[in-house]
Amino acid sequence: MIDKPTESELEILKVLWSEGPSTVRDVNNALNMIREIGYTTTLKIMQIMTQKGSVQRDETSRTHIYSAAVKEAEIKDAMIDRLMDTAFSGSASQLVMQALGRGKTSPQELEKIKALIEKMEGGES
Amino acid sequence: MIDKPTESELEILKVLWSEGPSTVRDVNNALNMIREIGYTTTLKIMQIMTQKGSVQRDETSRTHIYSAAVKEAEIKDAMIDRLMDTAFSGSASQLVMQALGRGKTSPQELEKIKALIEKMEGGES
DNA sequence: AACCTTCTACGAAGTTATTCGTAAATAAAT
DNA sequence: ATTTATTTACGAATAACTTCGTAGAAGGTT
Repeated sequence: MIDKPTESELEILKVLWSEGPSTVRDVNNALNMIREIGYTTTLKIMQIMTQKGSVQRDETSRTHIYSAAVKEAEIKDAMIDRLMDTAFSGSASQLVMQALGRGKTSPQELEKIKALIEKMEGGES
Repeated sequence: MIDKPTESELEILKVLWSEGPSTVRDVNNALNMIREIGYTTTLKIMQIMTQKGSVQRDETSRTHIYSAAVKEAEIKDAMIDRLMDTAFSGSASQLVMQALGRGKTSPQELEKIKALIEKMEGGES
C-alpha cells in the first residue's frame, strides 16, 4: 500500500525523481530555487521519510545519500485515485472530462489523448 | 481565490451539493452512511466552514439550514489544478493520460471522453 | 409544570505536518 | 592544534484539522 506523501514530501520526491540520488544539501538547494526553506527543515522531513520508507539512504559516509524508494508513476496513480475517490466518486471519466473541459489543453495534447483512447479501445476487443 | 477544502469539508460539501440545503442532522446522517462521525463533530466543521465562507446558513429558525456557498465545478477545477501543479508539472494531458492509462475506465466512458474531445476540436477550427 | 429531546456554542484534547534551534560529532582549513 | 564549517540527531514550538464532551437555550411531551 502506498501512502500519500505530504506537500513537503512530494516536493522532495520530485527532486529525487528528477535528480537521482542526492544529499540533503543538494535537495535543500533545489528546494530553495522554488521557495525558502531551512536546511534542518529539509533534513528533518527527509529523516521522517526515511522512517516512513518513501526514501532510503546510504549511510556509509558521513554525508548520507538519499534516493526515492517509491516510484513516480505509482505515487501519481495513488494521487489520482485519491482525487478520484474524494472528489469524483471514483469515476475516472468524470475527472478526465472535468480536466479537459476547461480549455487549457492544446490541440496537440487532445490528439495525443484521442490516440491513446483509440489504442485502448482497439487493444480491448 | 478558492481555498482547497479539507477532507472533512469536502465530505460535507458533497452532501450539500447532492442534497441541497440541509440541516446539520441531515448532513450528519448522510455522513454516517459512509463512516462513523459524531453529531457535534459535523456541527463543528460546518460552523468553521460558515466562518470560512464555503457554506452559508439560514438562522431564522432554531435549526439552521446550511447550503454550499462554493460551486462544485469551481472546487473540482481548483483541486485538479492543484494536483496538476504539484504532481504533473501543470500539464493537463499528462494527468489525463496517467488517469486513463490504467485500465479502470469502461469502454462507454472512453467513448464519452472521445466525443468530448471531438466536440472540442470541432468547435475550435 | 416537569421532563425529555434537540440544537447551538464553546472549549479542550489529540493528531499530523511544518518549522527551526541547539547540541554533538565529524571533517576541513588555517 | 585550534578554529571553522558541515552534518546528523533531537526536541520543541506552531499551526491546521479532527474529534467530541459539556453546558445552556429552545422546543416538544406527558
